[in-house]
Amino acid sequence: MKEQSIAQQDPVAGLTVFLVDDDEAIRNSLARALQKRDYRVETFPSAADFLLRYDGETPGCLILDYGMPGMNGLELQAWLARAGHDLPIIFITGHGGVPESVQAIKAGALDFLEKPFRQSVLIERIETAFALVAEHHAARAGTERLRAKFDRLTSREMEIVSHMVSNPSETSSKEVGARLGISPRTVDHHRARILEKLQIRSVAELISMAQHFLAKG
Amino acid sequence: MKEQSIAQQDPVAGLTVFLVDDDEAIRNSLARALQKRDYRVETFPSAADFLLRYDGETPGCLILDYGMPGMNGLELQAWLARAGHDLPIIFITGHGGVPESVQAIKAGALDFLEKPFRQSVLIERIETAFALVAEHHAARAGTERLRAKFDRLTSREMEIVSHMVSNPSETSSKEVGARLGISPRTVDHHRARILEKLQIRSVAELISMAQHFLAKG
DNA sequence: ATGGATATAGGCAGTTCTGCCTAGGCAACC
DNA sequence: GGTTGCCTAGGCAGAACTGCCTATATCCAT
Repeated sequence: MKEQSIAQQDPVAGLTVFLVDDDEAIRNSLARALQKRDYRVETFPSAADFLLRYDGETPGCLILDYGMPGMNGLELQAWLARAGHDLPIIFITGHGGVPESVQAIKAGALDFLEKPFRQSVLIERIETAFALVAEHHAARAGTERLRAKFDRLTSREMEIVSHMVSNPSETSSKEVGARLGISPRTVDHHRARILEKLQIRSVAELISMAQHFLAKG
Repeated sequence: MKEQSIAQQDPVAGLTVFLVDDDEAIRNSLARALQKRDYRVETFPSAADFLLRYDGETPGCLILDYGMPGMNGLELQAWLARAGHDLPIIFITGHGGVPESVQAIKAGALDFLEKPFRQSVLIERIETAFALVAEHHAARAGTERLRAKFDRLTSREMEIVSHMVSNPSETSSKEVGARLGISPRTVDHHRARILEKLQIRSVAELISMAQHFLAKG
């Protein structure tokens, strides 16, 4: 059990390096070099090809050639960002200049390496990327657990939660009831259901949970 | 009153452009161009000179030559970051390359412009920087107001707040008292003082405030 | 149409909170 | 030596919360 969870967290074993470059020689040599170090590698000759074949789920990082015919690296980066994907991107480039690198980093790329680069640097960035993915995954998992609980609330219950979070000075049944035009007794009932569904014991904990949830989700 | 506050928020009127470049010709021409557009400009021939003369307070942005003899731009950036200063930095460079620009942006620089650049681009980045400063200033002011309130709490009161925030499921006087080894009645007394000093009316609001405060401050 | 989920609302008893009062012990400061 | 501030703690009354019960109305799905 413990060993299995370690194995799943091992970046080399669990995550994939997606390599997008229009230069077949580079694809092959880089892929071989990474596979020799036990990385799982998938290669793509173009951004369009990556978009076609990437399932949007598999965790990993993207090694992306900046200057490719058709959709270039920056466009693919923007596309992935809009789609809400969470693949750290390491740009590699033959002819990219300062403005391109600046734009890429500003848009969230992890690094921007000029060819030729030392493999040790790339490996290092891949490890950084995988650590990032692990972090995001953990954070995401926490948020998802929260969302699952809040999803079990009815709309009326959510309304009451919203009111309490945005008006924490008016959390008594009397005040909430007045605001929603219902009896304080009914608010009592809803509050009890809310605490029960969220598996908590106090309004203080509700505020705490809801703020964490709203801040992220 | 209203006009004064607008005048203070006006970036051009209220904020300073700090220009650090070892090339006197560039210093003079850029400074003149910016002053013509009503920017307040201060020039420095070296990073060391800037550190000597900058008071650490005046809000504004830093236009920083990357490649200077002595302390270079990147080092000055790191120095300011360590000192906790909040000056957005726009790098300008004659010979900087991709790795330098990447490192600068990663370290938080707003942009990295290669000489020669169009003045319109620089102006645009200055405006972005000033907008950032205004944002940070507003956020800082809010946090400071919070800190001022929390600073009025005694250590025992803070202890109770801390416990309630980190254990929001145990916020009743009975539970807090048991945890601190004091009478529930005394916790009542402290709680009342806390709410009074923070000018709030409920524990829910306390949790909300304290979380915002702890998240930032 | 019958059952299930939801929203509404009340009764009642026990618990907790809140605001008001008092009060002793202790440390710091003038 | 007195004042001030803090921590401690209790009494008391009214308000609010909590958990248990019942109950009606509505809407939706089988």
